Amino acid sequence: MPPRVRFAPSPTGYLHIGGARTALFNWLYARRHGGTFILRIEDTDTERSSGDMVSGILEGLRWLGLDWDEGPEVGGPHAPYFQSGRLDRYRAVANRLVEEGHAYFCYCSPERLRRERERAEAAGGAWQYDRTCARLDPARIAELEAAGAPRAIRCRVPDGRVGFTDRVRGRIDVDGSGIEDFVILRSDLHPTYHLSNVVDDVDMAITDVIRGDDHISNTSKHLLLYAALEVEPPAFAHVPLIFGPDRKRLSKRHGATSVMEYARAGYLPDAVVNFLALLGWSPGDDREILPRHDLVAAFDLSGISGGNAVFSPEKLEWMNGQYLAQMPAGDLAARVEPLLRDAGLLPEGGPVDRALLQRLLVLLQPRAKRLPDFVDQAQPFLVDAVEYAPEAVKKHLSSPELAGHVSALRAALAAVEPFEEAPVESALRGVAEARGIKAGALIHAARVALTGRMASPGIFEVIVLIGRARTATRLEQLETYLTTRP
RNA sequence: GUCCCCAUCGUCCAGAGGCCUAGGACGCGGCCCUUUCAAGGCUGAAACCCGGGUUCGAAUCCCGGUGGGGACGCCA
Repeated sequence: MPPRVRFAPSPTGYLHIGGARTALFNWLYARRHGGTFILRIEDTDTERSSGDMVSGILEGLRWLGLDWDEGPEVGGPHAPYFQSGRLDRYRAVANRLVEEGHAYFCYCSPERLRRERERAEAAGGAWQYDRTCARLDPARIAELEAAGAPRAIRCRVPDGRVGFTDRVRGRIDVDGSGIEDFVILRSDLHPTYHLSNVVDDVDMAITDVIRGDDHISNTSKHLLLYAALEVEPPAFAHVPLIFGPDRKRLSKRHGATSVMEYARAGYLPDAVVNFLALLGWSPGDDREILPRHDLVAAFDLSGISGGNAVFSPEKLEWMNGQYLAQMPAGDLAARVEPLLRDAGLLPEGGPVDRALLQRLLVLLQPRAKRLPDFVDQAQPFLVDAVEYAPEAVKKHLSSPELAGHVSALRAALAAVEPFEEAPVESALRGVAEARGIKAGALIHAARVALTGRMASPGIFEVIVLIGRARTATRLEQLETYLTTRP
């Protein structure tokens, strides 16, 4: 039977790197096995959930290219995929569990519980619910009910051990004594995560739960619920957490923790996906660059490693550079053009010489790590006049005879035919030789004249791309600069 | 504190008893290429947490310690 997996975020924050990786693993698993990837929004915490967060999460998933087969906006046989739309169902299940004796009403005041907890914490330990309400006699219950006392519903945790075989961890067992009688339905009739999560996983016929390590200890509670509901639990796979470079758990406190921030910073979705897949998972061999389809083909739960992983911005950057370098010029142009427009480097609304733009981007390609790098490096090619960087002036324009050399170069270039790299190169080298200077000196001066910078693509490519006319103009501008400077 | 998980270069991974004088990648250093900066090629430094077992043999298995992490909510 094809697997059904889900990513079930709560919309209390943006889609961050950790959540994205969990979603990715689920997606890869579904795609690898021809299964179904379901997106379910766990918005039972009305205080902290928001519609903005929902759209932020959808946006992040879409950007990453993690398409869901069932869920918000696409629907499906188990709609709605928002828990806030399924409250009646959870209430019914909670009541059924009470009727069957697997759960009971709890009238304890939250204040009292909080005090107990604080006291225990002060004493250096943890507090477990003392089962006061599990022992209430029927008369007292009737009394409380008659008074309309608010009540929550708690799961009655049985004695004995609960355990499961995690698909990445192996066997995990805990003793029921370590699990308190947890709340499954709050007094405001909203379910807690444990209940809604299990009910939905059952209703939606989830076969494999792939989620963060932080849910391991919840799993025993969930198992108790599956048992009470008399349904076979899904298989579980708990994946390690991701930490920031500071070794702290990923959170909003880390700068670029939202995937959309990476989108804005000029990272490619494929690169981010590839990078994320390799955080805590390995194809088993030495491959590093695995495009989406390779990832799908290679993905296997057994390749997930045990320890937590530290996020490496440097490696992401490297990987992005790899993807940028491999990108076809047309695709690249489509992505960079809007950025160039935003930067005011392309004519307002005007047409663009596509071929020229692509030639330029190809030149810049091996030097780029992120999309904005193209904008920065394309700048000299798209403006009317360049500004000389102070260090470039200092380093390459100090020779007093330079104006004459540049003038000679300009004259030579005017006669070059055809205006292509090889002829341009021999023209420049010819001038250098004739004037008894190193070609390098002339090249550096030309680079400053044409780009204003210390670094650029190969100078002959630059000259040709900038064109005969503009090259002449810029060389002349340099001559003027050299002869008029103080 | 209790319970649970984890433990190989700075980082991410490979390694499923002999193939390991431990391999790859990022990052870092050097060299090459070269007009600069990248890219690329070559190359170097860099790790099996500690202690006991088991075994002819342990990075790999077991136990203990230490360290790190997670969970202990009417949050998810």
